[in-house]
Amino acid sequence: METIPFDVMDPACPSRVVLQRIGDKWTPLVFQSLKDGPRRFSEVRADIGGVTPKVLTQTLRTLERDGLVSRAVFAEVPVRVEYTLTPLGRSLLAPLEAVRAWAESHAATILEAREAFDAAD
Amino acid sequence: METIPFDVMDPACPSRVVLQRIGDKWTPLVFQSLKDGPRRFSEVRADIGGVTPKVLTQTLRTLERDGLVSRAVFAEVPVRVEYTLTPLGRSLLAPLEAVRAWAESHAATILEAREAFDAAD
DNA sequence: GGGGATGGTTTCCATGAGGAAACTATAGAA
DNA sequence: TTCTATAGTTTCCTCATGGAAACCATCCCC
Repeated sequence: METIPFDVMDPACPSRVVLQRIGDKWTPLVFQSLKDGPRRFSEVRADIGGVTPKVLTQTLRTLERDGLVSRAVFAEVPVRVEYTLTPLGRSLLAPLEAVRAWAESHAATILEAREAFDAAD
Repeated sequence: METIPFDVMDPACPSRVVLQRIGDKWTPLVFQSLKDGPRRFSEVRADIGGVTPKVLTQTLRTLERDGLVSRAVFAEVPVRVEYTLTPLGRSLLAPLEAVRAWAESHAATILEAREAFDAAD
């Protein structure tokens, strides 16, 4: 077993860029939408409340460029475009799912902590 | 077991805000720095390459407000300030660690995918 | 009273991420 | 030829994030 020559604590390390991509505003939600299989653009858009088409396209293109999502165009009428997690993308599913689950299950506690903090002088 | 009334796919749900806080630029790195125990401001700053004091303060304050980190001031000379993960914060450690480990171990693959994507017309 | 150490704060600024709204492309159906 | 549907693109704009640099507060020591 070699050690991995990547370290997120190093500002020059590419893994830090990768980490930030993972944590961007829409990526975890796209993964959540695609977790059960291929999904069309308009379906992903509907799954994720509040995302505009421009930003969704940007997000999907970036994920495609990074090899996490694949894009398939079907020459039907009207055209059908399916987005699917690649094997690499699926390997990220479990970590992201853990973070998402944590956020949902602890959101209430955090809201309470904020109120307590803001109430204190 | 009740179902959790929070859903990151709902744009009005507070859990989405929580998810985005977790995924912000410096939060995962602060967690990485604090994972083994209390740490001073200057130590955290040194651990995380490239963070400015202003931004580090902002990040730590936010984490403190959210109940994830506690701040202890010791009236020594010079003053000593220690930041520690709270139990709530420690419960987030495993999910964040999984994401960080994924980023480090797959960074090389992603860089390759990008080159391949950019090389294609 | 000057210096050094820690832990910040303050000001100012540039960049870019993201959003709103309108528009485009394709192609069959009516 | 107009309509519909999907899947975007384009333009413009705003706002927040983050960074650089300088400054501040405390307290002891010399």
